[in-house]
Amino acid sequence: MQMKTEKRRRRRKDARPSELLDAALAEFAERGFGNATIDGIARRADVARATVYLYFADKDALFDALMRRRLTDPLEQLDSAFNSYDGDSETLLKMLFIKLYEDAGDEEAVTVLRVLAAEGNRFPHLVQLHHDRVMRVGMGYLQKIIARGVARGEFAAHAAETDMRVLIAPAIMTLFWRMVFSKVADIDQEKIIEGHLRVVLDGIRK
Amino acid sequence: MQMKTEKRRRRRKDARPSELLDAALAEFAERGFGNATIDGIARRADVARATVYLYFADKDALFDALMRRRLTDPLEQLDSAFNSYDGDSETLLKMLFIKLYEDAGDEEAVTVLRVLAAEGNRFPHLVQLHHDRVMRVGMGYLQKIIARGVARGEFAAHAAETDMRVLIAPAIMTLFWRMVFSKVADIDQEKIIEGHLRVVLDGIRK
Amino acid sequence: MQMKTEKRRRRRKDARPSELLDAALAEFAERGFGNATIDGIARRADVARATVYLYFADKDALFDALMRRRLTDPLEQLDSAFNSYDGDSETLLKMLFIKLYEDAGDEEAVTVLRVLAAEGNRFPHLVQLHHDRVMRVGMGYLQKIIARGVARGEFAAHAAETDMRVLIAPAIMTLFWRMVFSKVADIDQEKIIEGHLRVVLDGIRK
Amino acid sequence: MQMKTEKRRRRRKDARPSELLDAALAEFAERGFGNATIDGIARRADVARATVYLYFADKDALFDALMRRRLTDPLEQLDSAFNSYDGDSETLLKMLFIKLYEDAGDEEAVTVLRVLAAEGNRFPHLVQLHHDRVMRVGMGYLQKIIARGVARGEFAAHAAETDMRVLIAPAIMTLFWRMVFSKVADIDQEKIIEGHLRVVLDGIRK
DNA sequence: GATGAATGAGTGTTCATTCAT
DNA sequence: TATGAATGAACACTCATTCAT
Repeated sequence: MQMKTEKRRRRRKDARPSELLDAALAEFAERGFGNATIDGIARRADVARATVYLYFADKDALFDALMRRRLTDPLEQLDSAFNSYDGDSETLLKMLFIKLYEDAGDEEAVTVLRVLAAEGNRFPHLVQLHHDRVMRVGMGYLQKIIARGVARGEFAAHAAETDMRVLIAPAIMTLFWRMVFSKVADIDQEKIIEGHLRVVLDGIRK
Repeated sequence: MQMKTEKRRRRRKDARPSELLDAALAEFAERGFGNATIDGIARRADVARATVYLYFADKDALFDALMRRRLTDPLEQLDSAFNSYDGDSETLLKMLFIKLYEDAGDEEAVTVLRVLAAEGNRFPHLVQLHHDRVMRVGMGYLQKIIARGVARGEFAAHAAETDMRVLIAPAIMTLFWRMVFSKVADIDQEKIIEGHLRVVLDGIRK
Repeated sequence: MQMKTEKRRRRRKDARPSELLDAALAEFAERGFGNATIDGIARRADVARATVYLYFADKDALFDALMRRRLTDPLEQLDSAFNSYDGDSETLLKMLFIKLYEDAGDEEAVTVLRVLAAEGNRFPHLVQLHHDRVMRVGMGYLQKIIARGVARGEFAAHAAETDMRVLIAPAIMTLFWRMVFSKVADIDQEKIIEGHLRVVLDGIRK
Repeated sequence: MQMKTEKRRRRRKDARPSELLDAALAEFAERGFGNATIDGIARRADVARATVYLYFADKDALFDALMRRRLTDPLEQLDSAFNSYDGDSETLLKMLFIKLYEDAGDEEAVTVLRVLAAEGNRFPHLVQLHHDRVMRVGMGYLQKIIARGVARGEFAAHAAETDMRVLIAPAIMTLFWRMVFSKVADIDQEKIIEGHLRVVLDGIRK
């Protein structure tokens, strides 16, 4: 019993913020940012309402932290893989796409974007942040791979001139589809990714 | 003068619902559905708050009506054009895309989707409606054109097997991009549509 | 009955602000500004809490309005009396004192000052206002009368050199006494004013 | 080093209550009793919030102790001086006044009175206490001196019949002025005391 | 004795909605 | 039809106070 108390206490201090963010995520996912209540979040985390304020200044700060938690570990891990890889660019492209769709399949990513869509006017800095740290990064990688492919004579030159957002569009669309229509018409991600690869590769392959 | 007042009154009376929807749209666009207030809408429409309730049961009804207003006049007009058209399918595809991007460029479409994303859980019927009347319709046209192209030997057979959402993705992505990032990194619609057409056509052309 | 409703309605719009201020005054007097609740004020005025916000932006605004209501009708009325008066300055002084003590005896004045004392740091502009419109005005009149008395040879020259606050002190002290000690040791205002006049006149009379 | 820590600890332990009272005083002075927070006091004393409760039962107790600390050392020291003094009563009066104004110039006295004014209804016993131990004592001395002066033929008989509060008013007024207006219009204490003495002496001197 | 963590109770404020005129 | 006035229900946020260590 003592152990339990101690464990619980330890869990508190260290894990609380993360637990609260999980709770906030669930609450935001279910009700949206605007309709989410601190009380709902507290209940999900099984703490008193005031406890939330011990760790986060206000409701906005919860979302801010939630977003930043995601951002700390983006797709940068890919970098080394890319740099060291020696084979054909098509494989690289596939790797990137798989990574992208992993993200698009994540409920957390969808929720964050939903809040950003809904309350973007109130969080311009977070919109900017998300753009810079997620969208731009993803497209940067894509661009690198395309450039590499063009340089190696694998892809047609015009590929590099296309707006990267076009080439990445099905992934973004998947995210968006989940934001709105997941309950109405689910998306078969496998099929999408397969189609995406085929179309893009067919479109840019030399 | 009296006549004028009367006329204005009559005109207003008739136009009220529509005026209120315009006001609601503006309010939703600026503040999101959750942060929108009936008071804000009323002020924009230059009527008293209670007047709104003369025409709409509640805030939800305003959004419901707003959505339905858009839906009354979808891309059905294209139908006859398609059916009577006799030339190559590529041109048809271009026509469809142009129409689609017209929509994606419309602030109203963006706002409606934003609300749907944010409050979708509270409006499942509207999500369904939007899916059925907009997304599905759009993709239906696309499918028809692709099928026609395949039948006429213009497009590769695999085109018809691709998930239509992949082929339409850049358009949806544009919508989505505007929902979130328009203020941070604007989108050059002309370039997107051009890239979209090229990639898709390159990818499916026989 | 209809009349009653109408009357009540009329009373609403016109009298509400003033009624609310009365209620606020009572609440502030009994519990101090900090401990006063909007709910308490609303209850005293027999309206719903939200109704208060129809007329006053927030709690601070209530106090602001309360103060300004007092200030609209200060002792300026005395001015004409002073200017037209032709007799001895002692009588004028008595008139001023009587007026001052009238004020000091007013519960509202005491309450306002109590709030100013307690929350002065949060309302520096109101402190300034009260000083300029009440304290300074009162002392201005006193100074005028003293100057007149000196000019007419009624008062000793040194009277004009005394800090007016000294000559007016018993009046201010009465106010202050009521702010703190009224329940513990009441003040006999008649006796104070009598003593005040005697001491001051004995002290400055030529 | 350990010794030092221990010493500091011991010293702190003993001094804690007093340090906390100092902190409370500062907090009350700056924000008023109502807006003061235990947290603010703890921070000023550089201890944890809960530590405050080791020494004081609650917020009220802090103020109670603060007041009583002042009261332990009132102007009783004057007593012997008065009793042994043999010269003219005017000098005695001057001595008393100087002592009184010393008090009126003390920030602590001002703060205590401010709280008493603001929260007097919640601390009737402290109001009583302050009255009995400060106001009444001060006026007692005054009365004694006046009586002495009258008996010795220095002061007019009517002086003893005046309400002592009138004769002491400028001192009280100074206190009060500081409670409210110090930031708006400072008071020149030297001038006040000088005027006070002159007026009172002129008024009661035989 | 000291403290970090937690919380219950309370309060100001907002807003959708109703209603009498 | 139109509206000014009113309100009930929520909700974010604060803070004095408690407690296990």
